[in-house]
Amino acid sequence: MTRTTQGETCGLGAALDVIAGKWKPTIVWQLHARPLRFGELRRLVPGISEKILFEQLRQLEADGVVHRRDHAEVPPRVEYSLTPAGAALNTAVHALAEWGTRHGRAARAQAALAESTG
Amino acid sequence: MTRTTQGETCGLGAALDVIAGKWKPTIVWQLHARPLRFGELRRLVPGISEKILFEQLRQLEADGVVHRRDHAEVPPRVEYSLTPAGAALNTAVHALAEWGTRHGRAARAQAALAESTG
DNA sequence: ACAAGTACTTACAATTACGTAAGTGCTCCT
DNA sequence: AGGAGCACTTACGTAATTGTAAGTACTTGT
Repeated sequence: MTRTTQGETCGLGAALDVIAGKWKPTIVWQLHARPLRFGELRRLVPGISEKILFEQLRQLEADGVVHRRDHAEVPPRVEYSLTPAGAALNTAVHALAEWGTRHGRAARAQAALAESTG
Repeated sequence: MTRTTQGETCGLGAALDVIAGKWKPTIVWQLHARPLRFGELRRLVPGISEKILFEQLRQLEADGVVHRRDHAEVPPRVEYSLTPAGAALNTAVHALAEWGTRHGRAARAQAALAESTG
């Protein structure tokens, strides 16, 4: 999205640059409990392609949100986990998630339905 | 970004659908204090084109975040303001913004610089 | 020998978001 | 009469993001 050209007054732009990929929130969410291998992550995020998963992991790594640990074994074993910054991001994101549940598109559709139904 | 096809376990996807446009955070931020007219908004968000501003306002309106009040005058006068949901979103977004200031790309670059310089 | 799994990697196509430029009908100002 | 401002609206083009399909080198299981 490359929002960095804008002179955002606060860090919001920077945060959105990090988390606003189509699959990134899901990836971070899956990692919040324990480290996961590439294949596990692929299975836990249904619909994502290997290429995209890999790309977004690289970006999250570059942004200091996930840590990549290569065990240098054969067959390959690589574990992805959240850095402290990643864990903090996961926390910071909870307020947004709650807003989504309460006011987001789906929630509003539900509310409208409830209103019309009775 | 159309994340809605994904079965997000929480409302995060919904929230990001609403706020993740390139200019949307800035727009919402500008509206947090007082209602603004289209032209005011355009001047307060330098770099945005009329088309994009209009599009993103429409989406924010459809998502229940901003309210559009047409005074039905001539020359036209239209005021945009935050709905209660919009105000809540603005609040929810603060945690993210703070994360950005502390851990975001720019902040990390700064930190790295400070480390190498002194 | 052959299929399947590991974690990537490449080339290319499709989709989506964003941007540029111009036009609409109206009124006020000079 | 000419220009500027209001709030849009349209047509079209570019750039970014995501997706599809296949291939790499290696090992394990049948």
